[in-house]
Amino acid sequence: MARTKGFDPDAAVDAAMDVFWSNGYAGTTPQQLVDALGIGRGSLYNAFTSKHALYERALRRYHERETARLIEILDGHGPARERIRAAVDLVLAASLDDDERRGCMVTNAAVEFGGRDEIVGHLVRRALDRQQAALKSTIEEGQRAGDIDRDADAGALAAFFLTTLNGIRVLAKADPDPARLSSLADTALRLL
Amino acid sequence: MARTKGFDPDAAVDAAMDVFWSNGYAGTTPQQLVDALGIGRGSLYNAFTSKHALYERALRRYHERETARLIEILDGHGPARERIRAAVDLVLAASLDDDERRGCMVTNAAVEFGGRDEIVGHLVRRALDRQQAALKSTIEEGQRAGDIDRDADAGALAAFFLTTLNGIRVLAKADPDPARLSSLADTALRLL
DNA sequence: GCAATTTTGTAACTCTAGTTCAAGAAAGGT
DNA sequence: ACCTTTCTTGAACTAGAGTTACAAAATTGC
Repeated sequence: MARTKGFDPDAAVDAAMDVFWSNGYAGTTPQQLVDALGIGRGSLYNAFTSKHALYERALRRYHERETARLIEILDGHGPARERIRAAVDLVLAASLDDDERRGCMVTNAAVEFGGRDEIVGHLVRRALDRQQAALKSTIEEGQRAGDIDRDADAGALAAFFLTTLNGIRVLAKADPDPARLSSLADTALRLL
Repeated sequence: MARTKGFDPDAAVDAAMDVFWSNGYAGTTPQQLVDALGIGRGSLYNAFTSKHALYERALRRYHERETARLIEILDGHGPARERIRAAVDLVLAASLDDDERRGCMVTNAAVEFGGRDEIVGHLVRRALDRQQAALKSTIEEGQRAGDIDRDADAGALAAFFLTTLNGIRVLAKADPDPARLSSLADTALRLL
């Protein structure tokens, strides 16, 4: 009944994600997208409507893909504090193994857009809330299991670790110095 | 011998700082600068050479002006832990009293440029290093005075608080919710 | 194979970014 | 008063952003 797309939209969103992740929203041009996705301008706009709409999809994709790894670790098994440590270590490792210094795309989006974009703001909040919720339930599990202080405020601790993770992303962007970053996990974990 | 400038360059840099602070580098247009500085395009480029050069001056100005307030608190008198608390509270208060959600311009610069701009990178590192150094010496003072554990690693704690401050800026940009942010100082301070 | 429909590639278009330039205006030294 | 220098204004310029338009091509159901 109709011609089928000559490219894989999912793969295209992945490619767009990479470009936006590296250059930010304002820093990305249609030409870069065309080059990276390997499709013509016409197909780009036909399939994705606008740069902004594509960015939204890319950010969603990032959230699904990258945040999922964090959540997976937090929702895993083993002592809660070790899971939290593994989560911090994951971010630390990602920050150090990031030659391009793209950081976390959610953090980048939060900083680039601030409160100036309802849609992006919503996506960012969802992503952060999801992380904080995973942290919180891991902490609560630890409290039930007895390896984390039962009197601690799990919500406050979760917000705090979320802050730490984002702080690490910022620091690593400015100065990806292993010596500076490596102690952060140990220090933060002392709170548990 | 020569005509004198019809505007105050210092005031112009201040105005430029505001624009860049609100919109980021890529998000700022020459027209916005012209409007905000109240001078013609010609004067702008005659006085400041380029958008990038003006941004550098604006970022330096920010560092001199805003970071100074942090340092001032840290270098003040009184028990070290109270100074650290005051510093965290300052950032928290700044984040909550920020309707535009511009956050910290140094944090924003770190995230926007990552490793892609030597000059900006250098400025950002200087600003962060300065903050970390102030944190460190405050902590060391507290250790000498006895109100902070002498066995703690002051450098690691300083890096950690720097991370926390930047994390707060990011969180506040995404969701300036007092309930979420207000507990962060208490939680972080528990490390001392 | 035909109709219907969608994709594709390319050109085109508008608008603005980022910068430069030319011509005149102010200031100071002499 | 003049000369030099620097500043100012505003137009002008190039390049590219972001998007749309269109004609040709491809696909599928029938």
